[in-house]
Amino acid sequence: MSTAKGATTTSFAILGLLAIKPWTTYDLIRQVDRSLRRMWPRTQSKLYEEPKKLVALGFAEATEERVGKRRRTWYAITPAGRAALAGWLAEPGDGPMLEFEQLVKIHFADRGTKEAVRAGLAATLAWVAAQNEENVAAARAYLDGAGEFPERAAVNHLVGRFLTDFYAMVTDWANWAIETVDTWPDDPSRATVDPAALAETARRAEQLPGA
Amino acid sequence: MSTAKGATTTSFAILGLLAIKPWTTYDLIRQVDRSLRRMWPRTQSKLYEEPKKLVALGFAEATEERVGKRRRTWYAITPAGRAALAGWLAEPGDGPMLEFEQLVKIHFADRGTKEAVRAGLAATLAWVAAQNEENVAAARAYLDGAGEFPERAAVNHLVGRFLTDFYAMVTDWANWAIETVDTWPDDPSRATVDPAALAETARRAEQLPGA
DNA sequence: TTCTTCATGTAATTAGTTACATGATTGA
DNA sequence: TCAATCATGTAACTAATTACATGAAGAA
Repeated sequence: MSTAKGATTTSFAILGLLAIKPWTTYDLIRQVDRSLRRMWPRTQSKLYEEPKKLVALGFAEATEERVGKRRRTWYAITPAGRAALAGWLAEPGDGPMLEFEQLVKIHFADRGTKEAVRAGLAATLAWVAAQNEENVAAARAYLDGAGEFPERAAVNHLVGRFLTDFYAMVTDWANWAIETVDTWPDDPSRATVDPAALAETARRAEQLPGA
Repeated sequence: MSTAKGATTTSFAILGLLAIKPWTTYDLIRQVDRSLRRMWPRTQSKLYEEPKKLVALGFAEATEERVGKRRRTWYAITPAGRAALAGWLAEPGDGPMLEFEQLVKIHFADRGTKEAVRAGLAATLAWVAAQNEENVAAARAYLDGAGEFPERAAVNHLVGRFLTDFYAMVTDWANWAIETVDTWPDDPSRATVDPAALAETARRAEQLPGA
């Protein structure tokens, strides 16, 4: 879902950061790593390209600086860029898209071993722990009034709550799944479903919109 | 995270389906739409390509059929394919990767209008409703003993529970966010964060692994 | 002065998407 | 017999990733 020709969601994500303040490409990338990565993951080299596109579209201005022999590029938003950003923000965005390799493996777990499923779920818990470290640090900082961009605390909190709840949900699910798998026979293809657990899942689904 | 050269997660996802039974490309795509799409979304044309790659790798066999003037291709897994699948299943997979455009917009909501945030959150609730329709239908079918591939009910249930809990989490979050935004002044850039709500988020994060 | 880490990028490659095209089947 | 929908694919294009390269600054 994009608006101006050539500007993708990734472009607008970068543009949004430029609306906060000017950045060098390197710092822009570090900032993406601290914030946007959780909801819009992109690799470094992509992030070197996007600002150039913003300049080509007239949404940003580049300023070159010299640091010894090397150049450093600063990017700043233009008035046209602010207008484009506002336009993009006015349209609703796409819903969450999930890509979860471990869940794909679990989906086919009947062709593998029970031990592999357990290990995969343990890896998922470790993944949450890694993500949550930064999450907790950010939350503590804001509580101490030391969060970055304090004027943006309200919007950041909406995002932070989403991520926290997501990590909590993944944790609860993984723990439940480990317990469930522990009741399986050694050969996962012989596992049967617990009717009570299945009914509970159905009950939860029935309470949501779309039921 | 891939094993055999050239085989990606997408390849193994398709291979996993072939391990259940042989499929024509068209039915394979419909099956992806019913199941894998939720955790590994890929477009149709990609799904026409992947089975060919599996054949090239020796993991699948193709059989051509004629339907009038057109050809129809059936794909079936080979013993080498089963071995490769088992190998892939034995390694832990990547953690969940989330791509959520609407959340990016909310992250920059201080540059837009309060009304836009509300509309975006409403769109998110509508998204859940759409996803959950199929979800509920599948859950009901399994409860009636009419789910597809009943021998796979146990693994399917692990996945179904994850998705259901995810939809529930998104719903709860969106409703909370709507309430929160309703307390904002008209200009989102003037919104301040509720300390009690922030403390609650921190409390939740502190209870997770990684805290 | 050498090593390491920070900083700054480009090139080559691959994965994935959008758009297009057309035959078969079924029901009005 | 016409239109709509189901079925089957390819080609052109774009977005994104992996791998590489190297200068600057500070520490040992």
